[in-house]
Amino acid sequence: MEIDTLVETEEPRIQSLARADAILSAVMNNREAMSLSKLTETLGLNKTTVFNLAESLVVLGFLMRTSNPKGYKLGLRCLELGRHVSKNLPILELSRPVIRELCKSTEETVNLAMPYFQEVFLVEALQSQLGVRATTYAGARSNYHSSACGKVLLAFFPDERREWVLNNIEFTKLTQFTITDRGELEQQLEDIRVKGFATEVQENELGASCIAAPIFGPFNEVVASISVAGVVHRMSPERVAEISSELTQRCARLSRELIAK
Amino acid sequence: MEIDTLVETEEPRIQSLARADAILSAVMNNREAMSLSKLTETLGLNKTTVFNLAESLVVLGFLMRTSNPKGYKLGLRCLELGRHVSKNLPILELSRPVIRELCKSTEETVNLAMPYFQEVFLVEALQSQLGVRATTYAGARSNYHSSACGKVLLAFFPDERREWVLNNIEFTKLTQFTITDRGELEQQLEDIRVKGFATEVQENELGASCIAAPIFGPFNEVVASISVAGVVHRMSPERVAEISSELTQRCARLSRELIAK
DNA sequence: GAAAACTGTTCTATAATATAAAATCTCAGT
DNA sequence: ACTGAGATTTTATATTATAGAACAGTTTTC
Repeated sequence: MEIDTLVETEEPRIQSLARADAILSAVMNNREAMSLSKLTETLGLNKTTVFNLAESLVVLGFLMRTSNPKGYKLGLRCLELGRHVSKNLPILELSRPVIRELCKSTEETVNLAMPYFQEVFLVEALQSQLGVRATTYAGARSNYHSSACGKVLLAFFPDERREWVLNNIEFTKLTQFTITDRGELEQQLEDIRVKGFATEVQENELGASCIAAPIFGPFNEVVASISVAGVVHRMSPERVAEISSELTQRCARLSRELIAK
Repeated sequence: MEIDTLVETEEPRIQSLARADAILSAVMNNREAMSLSKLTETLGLNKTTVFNLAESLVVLGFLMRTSNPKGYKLGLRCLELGRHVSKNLPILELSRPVIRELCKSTEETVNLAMPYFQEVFLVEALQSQLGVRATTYAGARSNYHSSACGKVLLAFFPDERREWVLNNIEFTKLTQFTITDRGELEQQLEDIRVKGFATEVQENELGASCIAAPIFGPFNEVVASISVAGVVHRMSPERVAEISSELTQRCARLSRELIAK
């Protein structure tokens, strides 16, 4: 079962779905439960419109109502759907043990990332047990241009798709080291294709450094990438060589397993 | 932040949301990716309607298109939302270590359940390592009348809510031991309130037996229940006494922690 | 290898739905 | 008890979702 790589960013055909999704995002991005009036203000829509949509989402289980403070938060239907996805993503099931081993052998934080429109989605994240460590969250998103995971994906995308991403992302400057020039990034991608893995040094966050390798699916297209993320001073050239070697080998094996499915 | 216990089963106000949700359910309930025509047939809606809704869901990330076989499957947006819920449900975070300990000490399968409309939602499930074991899945649903988890929840609901559930569930007969009489169930609930825990012997599945205790939230309302599920022949009266004692103690402590939040 | 049958996609008119304004209700704070 | 902010309900309308028909693209059948 191949997943289509064609990515589009049209507006959804059904307006109310787009709006319902915006409500879910707004609720998600608020630590506290969100009141109707705050939702309305955030979305810039009519009060009744938001009310009707939110109530529907409650009935369907996507939202829950809280009463102290009075408002909405995400509901169990989200969990139900999410659990189903994680159970039915072959890559996830296959790579979980690999991630665990990598985390153990390197003692660093390990992430599994997948393409998600113009961003990179961290499907899984296993934290290093060291006191000083890179901190990432499963379910979070990252940038194509500033993360090792993103750069490997980009490097191994078919040309058309890479083109699309490069045309659609913003080169946000996160640190003084972030690549903000498309040409420069494209040069790096070339290098990544040759080496077979990507690195990132303080481009996403000061103090953090990252190595990532690609995983290929049954049609020889990149479907995901795994990264090892550590503190910059622990990442000597020798250590990078060590880690990248282990990482690329493990990812290559994962690719083979995935293709065999 | 209290979660409202008022449950309603009106139709969603926004039709297209209800339909989109039905699409997600249909896709979820199909092992293979689902084609448009099959979706259309399953839902009994117009082809174009389903197409527009499904395409919108793709744009939003709730669905992905697959091309071999051609169809739809659940997308990463579901994972994103689900991950957020699991990270922000205090009960889940608090009970995870408890579940692990229970699984270790009893060597049986342990579940965390929460109310979900007229069903019980298994938020978390940790499998026993024994060869013969009860098998449950996180993300699955269970029945109020046939599971220990469901029965404890029901027993400790406020009257109005219990009434609502009892009026709205179907007493499906799953095995010859399933309680299908409302009066009989209500009597058992009385007993469960006195004992502080519920048991279930082959009522859900032949060969399986289960013990469950309630967890109370900050407003002294049941918010969840934990169950220990084993093979029926391992569940001697002495063992049930042992397990129920440990279980109720741990759940009581969880309740206290939850109230303190 | 041509035709047929099926599935997916686009177009368009219309009916039906989602929308927004105003009115009403609820409740917390004074 | 009064006030005011927020949450619902009601209602008319405009907009949107809908479904039918026509088209395109694949796969199957003969």
